[in-house]
Order: sequence, then structure tokens, then C-alpha cells
Amino acid sequence: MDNVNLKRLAKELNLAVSTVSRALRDSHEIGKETKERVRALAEQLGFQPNPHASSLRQNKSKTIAVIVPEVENNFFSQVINGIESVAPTKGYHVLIYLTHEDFKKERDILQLLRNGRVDGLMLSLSNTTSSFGHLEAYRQAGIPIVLFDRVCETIEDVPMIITDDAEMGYRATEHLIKKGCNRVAYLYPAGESSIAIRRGTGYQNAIGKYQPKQKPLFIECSTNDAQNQQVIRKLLRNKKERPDGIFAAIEKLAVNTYEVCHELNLSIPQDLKVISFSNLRAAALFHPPLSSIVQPAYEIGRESATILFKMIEKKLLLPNEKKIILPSKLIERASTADS
Amino acid sequence: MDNVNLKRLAKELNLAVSTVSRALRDSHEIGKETKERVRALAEQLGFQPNPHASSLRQNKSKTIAVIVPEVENNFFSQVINGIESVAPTKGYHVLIYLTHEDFKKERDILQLLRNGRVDGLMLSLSNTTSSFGHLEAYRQAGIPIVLFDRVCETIEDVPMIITDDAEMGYRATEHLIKKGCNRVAYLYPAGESSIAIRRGTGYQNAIGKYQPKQKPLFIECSTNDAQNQQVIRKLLRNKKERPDGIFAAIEKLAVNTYEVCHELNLSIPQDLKVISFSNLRAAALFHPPLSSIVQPAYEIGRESATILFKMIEKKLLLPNEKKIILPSKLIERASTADS
DNA sequence: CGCGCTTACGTAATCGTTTGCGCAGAAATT
DNA sequence: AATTTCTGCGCAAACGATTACGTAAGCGCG
Repeated sequence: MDNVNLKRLAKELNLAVSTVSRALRDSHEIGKETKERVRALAEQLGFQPNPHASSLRQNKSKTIAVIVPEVENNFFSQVINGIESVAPTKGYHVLIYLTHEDFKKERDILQLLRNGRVDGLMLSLSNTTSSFGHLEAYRQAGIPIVLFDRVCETIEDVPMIITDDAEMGYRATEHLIKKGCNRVAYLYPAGESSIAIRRGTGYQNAIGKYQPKQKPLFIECSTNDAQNQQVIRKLLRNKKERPDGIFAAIEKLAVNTYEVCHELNLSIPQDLKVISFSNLRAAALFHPPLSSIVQPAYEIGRESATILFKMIEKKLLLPNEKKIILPSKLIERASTADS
Repeated sequence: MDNVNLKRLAKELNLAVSTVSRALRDSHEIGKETKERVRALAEQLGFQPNPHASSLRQNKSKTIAVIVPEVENNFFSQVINGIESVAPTKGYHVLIYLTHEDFKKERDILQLLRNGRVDGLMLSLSNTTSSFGHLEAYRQAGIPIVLFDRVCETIEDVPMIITDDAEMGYRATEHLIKKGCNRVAYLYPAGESSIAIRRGTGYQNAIGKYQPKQKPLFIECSTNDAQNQQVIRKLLRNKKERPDGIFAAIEKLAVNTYEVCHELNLSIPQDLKVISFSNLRAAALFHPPLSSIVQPAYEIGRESATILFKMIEKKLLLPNEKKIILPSKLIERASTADS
């Protein structure tokens, strides 16, 4: 027996296991001197309580799960960073899972975690998720769950942390129009993603307000770069009806747009102005620098984690903590300069 | 008692707990019919074995840890993605920890995990890590550990997965020289990072070979953007001795270089050619597109995880699995075009 | 002096799962 | 027919930490 556990400590100190346990947890039932002896030996032997035994007994895992569609994405990376800025201070560990935008995986992962492995979870929905039974099951099992960014508005009593997507969609479109665009297209990823819908709503409202005669131009894209380039190519080749402004719901689509523009020798912003949601710092180095709507990703992570821990600690959530909307920023760069 | 556990199943089926357990694990000792009954009820009640009880009993956690300096970095994101492509297929969960380039945090995290919470861990060292006792302790405790990218060459029997940094450092420098650079500077992050050293070695060798009269120009940078810009500004303002080529060890420093060039109205590649290690897809969209050395990040993650699981499964590692060197790619773009 | 109370610790049950061992009855072997 | 071998299942002891409860000594108090 070379593992150092309570039994080992107890034997070496001629104490009962329970005494050692209590001493280490600083119980008032244990004498000061004994506590010192225990602590000293524990320190010396590098004792670390077995987390599985603790978890089993106390029925809590000191672990939360973060489930995101992908991680190769500045937004989600920053969110994770934000979460990680909170979890360790609470003594919590962070499990990470990727759905790869696949509803089945999302459902399976949630199923997998319904057994006490985690005390709570934070989730940003895959864009193929259109039913929410897997969430409902959690709610009923009483496992705290928080949604962020890509949420589901119809489910009750699940806090959500989002950004002002519709507002920023409106402002992005408005920005393009004020810079002289007469025909703004909205590029968005196919699927059920709540953000694409909210951003599209803002887009539509802005068109409705400033160019009521225009028919909104919703361009559905996919997750495949080649396909997206094809779609964008077709859009921009159409001489007569070519848009002169593009509002991309996600960074990836702005990148695709840039790629096609280079290919077709269209210059931004003269021939086409582009703005996009993006958390990429290097967007400022693009040719030309990309006007961006930057989401407070780190804060989303922090807020989400903070709310989740409140729930885990059974604190009551204030009404305004059930739906938190954090403001994004519009950063104007050369891709939407006057031409 | 509304939790569904073995006891509950056993009671409802009039069986012993052990029988139920064995039935679910498909033991040959259990009759076919009984197995069916058990499985049916388990399915119906949505039974999920308690992972803490299992872990406690079997002394394994079905969990690995990934410890990286940061996550807001395409390289590490891709590595995590690669790891995640393996772990679930082995039934494993992935804990993530960030050191934020802080040795103390790294040490504390490793300390925290020495209690059975994980069956193994994958680590990329912080750049402030210069002693390795915390790793040694793991090796002695017999917990499998794999190093990737930022490794430590002096520790024995810890497999490492790295890229051909010195070789690519050489080729990057060579590339700049062949494109006409007469004075190439090497920008690298301060600290102990093994990659910065290996890349620098390649740089030095190339200078030694092609421009033996030149003194290598090692420019030490930090993690602070403003400071780095200051350093680079100073470097580039020096009219007489201004370098005409920059090889950046990490993406961040290439970004800083671009920023300063914009500021000083230096044009790339005419006034200065730039090449950098970078896994940023959008590097192709920079102004001008950034010549990059792209590391096989996803594969590094996959390989590391594969090796780790071999160790966890107590399989013997082949000699060539103890140090795996994966090739990077040099992608030539406009930032190093002939001027 | 006897009663209760506090202090400081020990005993043992518990969390849920796994697994060595035991033990019937049935089947197969001699 | 007597013995061995399976087959199928139950009993109970782990794993390591936590905690309700028990208990002995020491103390104050009437």
C-alpha cells in the first residue's frame, strides 16, 4: 500500500480515519494539536483526497461540462477562456465536449452526462438542433444547465446568456446602407442556429426601415468552404443584381467572401462592402481590414459560469439573471469605407 | 429513492445486485434470458452507472487531462480538436486546463491531478517552465503523461510529439534569404519555450550557412502586444541596420510586425519580408497574405492522444513512438514575394 | 457528590459498483 | 450410480471519504 489515503494517515498517526478526515476538513470537533499533526503528515506525504470517493459520498463531482459546436473558432475559444477564469476559483474542473454541429452527438453527450459525472453544464447548441427533449430531460433531472450564444428560446427556466444579435444585425446593415450600399445581402449558415435567425431579423428590420422597396436578400450557406464559395461566386457574378454590400452572420462566411472577391478581382470596399460578426483579432490585418461586430466572448463565458455556479450552489436567480444580454461592439474598418 | 441504480434494478427484477451488474457487463456467467430482462429494464429506466462508484472501485477515471498555455490560439484549438477526435472513441472524457504561461499554475494543476482524477495527461509546457520536478513526480507515480509541441528534452521516458521546428526554422530563413533578404531578424517569445529555441537554432544555422558574415539577430519579445510593438518599432526605425526580413517564431509576433509596418508605412514585402509560424487559416487574407509555416496541429493532437491511450492500456511503446516528429508545411505567400 | 455538558475522538454505516468466492442444481463424465 | 464439471446466480467484501452517532474523560454547578 503505497497510496497515501486517509487510512494510511490514520495508521501512522494512531488515529481513527474519521478523525483524520475531520482534521483535514478543519472540523471544530478536533483538537488544535491533533489537527496540526494531521496536516503536517498530510503535507509531508502529499496527500490528495481521492475525488471519486468524495464524489460518490457527497454526490457531487466538482466538475462542469462545456459543450460547444467546435473549438477552432475564436469565439468559442474565448468563451472557454472566460469559463476557465471562474471554474478553478470555485474548485471546479472543466470537461469539454464538441458536437461538431451534430444534433445526435449533442444528444448523446447530454445523455452521457446524466449520471452525476458533472454538477452542471454549459451548452451552445449545434445548428442542427431543432428539438429540445434532451434539454428538458436535464431540467427535470434537476441538473443545472445554462445556454449561451446559440440558445433555445422556447424552453422554460433555463438561463441564457446571449448578445444583442438582432440589434447588432440592424446596426451592421444600417452601417452598410449609410456607407452607400443599395443592395445588401445577408449571408448566414444553414440550420437552426438561433443567432443566425436573430441577426437576420435585425438585417430585415434595417432593410425594411431604410430601403422598404428592396426585397431582403437572404443567402443561405453551409459549413463547407467550397460550397460557400460557389454560392458567393454565383451571387457576385450576377452583374445586374450584384449586391454592393454583404453582412455575414459568421466570420467564416466573411472569409469566404474575401476569397471569392480576390478570385473575381472585385475590390473591397469599392465594389463590395463587407461587415461580419467576428472575434478574430487579426481581422484588422485583412486586406482590407474587416469591419467587425465583436461579441464579448470572454464575458459570455464568465457570466455563464457565474450563473451556473449560482445554480449549483442552489442560490436563487434574480429575474434578470435568467436572460442576460451582453452588448457587442461594431468596429468600423476599411472593408466598409466610403468608396 | 428515485435514482436508478443497480440496487433499484435488482429489487425490481428480484435479482442480486451482482447479477445485475454482471448482466449489464455481458458476463458469460449470466443466463441469456436474465441478461435480456436486465437490459430491458435498464433501458426502460434509463439506467446510467454512477461513474464515481465505478471509478472508485476500478481505480480508473476514464478521463484524461489536457493542459495548455492558452486556448485562444488556433494551434492549441486544433490540437484539442485532434484529441477530441480520439478520446470519445475510447470512452474517455477530456478535462481542460489553462496555465496562462504560468509555471506555478502548471505545477499546481499537475499537483491537483495526482489523485486519480485522470488516467493520464497531455501537456504543452508554459514558457515560464524551466524545472521539471512536477513532471518527474508524475512519471514516478506511474501516471501516463505525454508532452506535445512545447516539450522538455531532458526528462526521460516521457513520450513527446513535436514538429520539425529546427528544420522549418532553417527553411523559413533560407526562404527569406533566397527571396533577397540580406538581414533577417528572428522574433521569438521570451521564456523557456522549447519551440522558440529549436526554431532559433534553425534560423542560426541558415544564417551561418548563407550569410556567415552576418551576426544572427535574435529579437526577444514578450506576451504583451504593446511591448512587442515597441520592440519591433525600435527595430524597424533603425534606418541603417533595419532588417529586410523577419522570421517570427509565433503568429502573434507576425501580427505585431504587421501592425508596426502599417504604422510606419513600411510595405511588405518591398521594405520587409515576413514569414511566421502560424496555423491561422485567415493568414491568406492578410495584407499582404502572410507566408506561413503551418504545423500539423490536428495530427499532433491525434497522435498525442493515441500514444497516451497506448500507455494507459499498458501497451509497450515502440522506440519510434517515444519521440514523434511530424512535418510542418511552408506556405509561400505574398509577404515574402520578390520585391 | 452526582448530574449534565462540553471536548475530543472512535465505531460503523453509507455512497454505487465491481468481483472473488460460495453454492445450489443440472449436465456430463467415468 | 457416483463423481466431476458446468451453469447461473447470490453473498459479501472491497474501493476511499464522509458523517450520524456513541463514548470516555474533564469540567462546572448546585
